[in-house]
Amino acid sequence: MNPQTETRSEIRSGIIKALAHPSRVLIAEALSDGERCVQDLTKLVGADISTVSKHLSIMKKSGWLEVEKRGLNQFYRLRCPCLLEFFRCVDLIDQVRPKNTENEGCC
Amino acid sequence: MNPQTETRSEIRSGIIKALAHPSRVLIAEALSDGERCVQDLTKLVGADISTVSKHLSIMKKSGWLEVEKRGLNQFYRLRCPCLLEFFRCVDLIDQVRPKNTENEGCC
DNA sequence: TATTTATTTGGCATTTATGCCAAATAGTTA
DNA sequence: TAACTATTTGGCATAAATGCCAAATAAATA
Repeated sequence: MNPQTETRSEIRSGIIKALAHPSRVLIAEALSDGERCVQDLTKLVGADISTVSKHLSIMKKSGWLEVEKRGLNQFYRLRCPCLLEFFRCVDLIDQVRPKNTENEGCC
Repeated sequence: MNPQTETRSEIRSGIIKALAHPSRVLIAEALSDGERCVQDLTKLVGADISTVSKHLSIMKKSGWLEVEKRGLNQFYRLRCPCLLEFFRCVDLIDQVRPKNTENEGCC
């Protein structure tokens, strides 16, 4: 779709979708501790390096990450510290979500 | 996968994925203003009511929503007000993300 | 009880996402 | 310049998500 006609919900869901994968969450968590190069993230994730590279590309394009090249390495880092409050909300939802039995109560 | 062996990143990404769709973001935005029944949300989203019902089911299962039946209607509402800080982070990412030209700077 | 209204579920076709391999690219070092 | 290291890209097979229609459920009302 033409990016100029993107609605707000499309923009928001696109950014959210860029973190909607276990490996990408793992990467984001690691980077909240500081920048990492692709091979380090590859060890962490445990997938093919080309797969990890594509995950990083998705996260960069969406705005979550930026990258800096130094020598042979590409160092990825978070663009914004707001990830912490983002995960804080996610973890609150985890606490109230229905597990085995129906769960009531709110955060 | 066995839910008991889910890792933290799998749990988090599952919750995030439940908002990783334009219609589901639209629904969440509407519900931050108060509860709504399925037909009202269907008008808002502009899809088949069965499609909207399935979106709501995904959001409920993940923990974002709860539902209460009154008469013929099912009223859905947000389980947690943290959605606001969640979107706040998403919108910050939107501001720093690369658009046409490479975008630098952070929030 | 039959009908109407609101919602959910099953099924299926289509689209999108994922992950690996192989090959290409880019910078470093011998 | 050749060989090496790190990363990205293209291609493709497989898995997951999406959306509609039709049918099933459930509660209210005639």
